[in-house]
Amino acid sequence: MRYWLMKSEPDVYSIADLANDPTEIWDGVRNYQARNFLREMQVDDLAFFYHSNTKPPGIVGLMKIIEADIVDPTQFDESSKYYDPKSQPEEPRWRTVKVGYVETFAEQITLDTLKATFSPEELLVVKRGNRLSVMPVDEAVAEKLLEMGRSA
DNA sequence: GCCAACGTTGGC
DNA sequence: GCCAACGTTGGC
Repeated sequence: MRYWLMKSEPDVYSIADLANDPTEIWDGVRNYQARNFLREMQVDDLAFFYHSNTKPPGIVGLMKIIEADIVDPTQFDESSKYYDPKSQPEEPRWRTVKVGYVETFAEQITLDTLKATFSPEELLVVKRGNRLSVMPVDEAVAEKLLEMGRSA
């Protein structure tokens, strides 16, 4: 069982949206490094939900991987902003996972708090200039994050 | 809204 | 295979 961190802009898709859905396909990732992490995910892995491009940015909750290695349907949808004309149905370029809601943290763990608590080596998201939207989280760091998020 | 960081594209 | 131009991300 591994831990991950996945970013989403709350204006586009927030933890509240996920709480209202039974499950959701995490679509729209169009970065190869992020996609490779998505492909490593296995059922029952846990992922921290991170709100980006908002004030303040930070970790807001937890979700679980409930289905692994799904073809991202938006890559073949010409009306989608994530449409990729270079991706062939016989060899889809973009794969992702289906996630399920687990919990919303009692208190958001802001980026400022994350920076004050973890080094860039411990937690990639605090690294300056980091633009990855999907990244692995070390188990010891993950346990601390759970503790921080659950104690308001 | 700005802009630094950095990924991608395409000409050569 | 290099690299300039361009596009996107995301904190501020």
